[in-house]
Amino acid sequence: MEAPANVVNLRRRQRGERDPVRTREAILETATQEFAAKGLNGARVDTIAKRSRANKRMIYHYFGDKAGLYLAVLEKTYAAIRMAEIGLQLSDRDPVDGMKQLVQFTWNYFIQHPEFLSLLGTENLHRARYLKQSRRIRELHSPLIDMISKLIERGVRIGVFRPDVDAVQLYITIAALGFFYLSNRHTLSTIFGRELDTPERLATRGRHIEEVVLGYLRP
Amino acid sequence: MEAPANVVNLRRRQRGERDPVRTREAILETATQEFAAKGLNGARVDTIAKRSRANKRMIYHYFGDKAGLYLAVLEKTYAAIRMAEIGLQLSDRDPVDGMKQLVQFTWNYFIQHPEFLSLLGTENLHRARYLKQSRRIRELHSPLIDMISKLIERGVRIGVFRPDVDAVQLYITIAALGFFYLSNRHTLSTIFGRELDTPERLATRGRHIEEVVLGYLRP
DNA sequence: TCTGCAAGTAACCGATCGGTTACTAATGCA
DNA sequence: TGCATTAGTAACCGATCGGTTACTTGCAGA
Repeated sequence: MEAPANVVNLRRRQRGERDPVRTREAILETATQEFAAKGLNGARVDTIAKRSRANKRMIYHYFGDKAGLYLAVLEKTYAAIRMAEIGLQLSDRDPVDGMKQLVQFTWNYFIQHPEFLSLLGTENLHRARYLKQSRRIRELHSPLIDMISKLIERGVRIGVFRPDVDAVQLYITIAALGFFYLSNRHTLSTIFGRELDTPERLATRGRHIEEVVLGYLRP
Repeated sequence: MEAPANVVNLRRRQRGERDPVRTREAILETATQEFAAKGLNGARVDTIAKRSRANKRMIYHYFGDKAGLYLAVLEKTYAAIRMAEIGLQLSDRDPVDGMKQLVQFTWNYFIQHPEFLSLLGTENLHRARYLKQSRRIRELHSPLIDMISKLIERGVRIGVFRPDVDAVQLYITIAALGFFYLSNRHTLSTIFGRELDTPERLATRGRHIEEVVLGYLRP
């Protein structure tokens, strides 16, 4: 009995046994965690090798070098959020409802994908040096901008949104409101002396973000 | 002729000549740039020594180790923003004007102090490990929270602000709107294919942030 | 003016870590 | 079935880098 191709084998690989797809996948997944937790400079190739149960040599075999592995992680992470965004189906009745859905989608995606937030921070520390190398990511535009544009247009037409709202600015704003809270929760919670990532506090923040965006958009 | 005490001597120090205040200060300033540019792991002690024209041994003399130097940089940077915040004098007439001033102050401070944004990111990558060690920083609360509370209170009383606004949430929101744009400008500008830090674009973002905050606060 | 201590210098060291060498062996296909 | 290909292993290597050693020297206060 063999597992079908393209499906990752969950059984623990025996010494010497080959499974290139799974090995590559395991390295990539472990590397995502490691780069997200430690940044590009803090991440250790040996740690990734050990935790993914792959030989260090395999990392160089599949990804060339540490930077190549990091770039692969970045591409996978960006591709994942773009895929999720494409899957977002907004209510086509009320633009107010549609905007709420979009805002909550973004907030929930950030909560569920802390590795995306961390890698974004790391990549910016490096002045987007790696992202600039990836034609694939550069061309992977967010569909949210278009969705926001259309929502604004419809909302303005039926008089529920203010005019003269820039879709790109609003896109940045919606991301910003969630990103800052989650990305800086360690320093913020230390200074405020209270946890920020309990389910209640996260829900409270989610409501606030929605109120800010929708409050702003009122005519 | 000697320079008075506590005033940093600008003349280039000669070999062997002593000036402990200036040496310490030069190391701290250079370290701030280095840690902001490269993060804690990417920063190089030798680079800091060379650029500050101090002997590497002096870094260990004054700050113990690399982490001690980083903590000193963090403390200095936090103290600086708190000092600036304390110096902020808001219009005591119109709460709308007061809030605009507070929002623009925050935005301008972030533009003028990119090292603060970067260090904040670095510190959060390290899960606030160093900030937690500093009693000084932990007790250095932002006066902005209080200012926001009072502005909201007055604004609600005279009917220009909506009720039920949480001051801490709004504080986080005001910081978020500026932080995200500036901190992630490298990835954002790569994907949008346009510069984000020209004076015009910065002014546009500043206006947007103000509109979002004041738009939201309307009753 | 003497002197103890802090400030300063240069050379060095050992651990870490990204990357490589040299090799073995499983696998798919001619 | 045999063989080229490529997955996989283990041991190793050299550069980097945080930190130290061993020493010298300027200078404030006795």
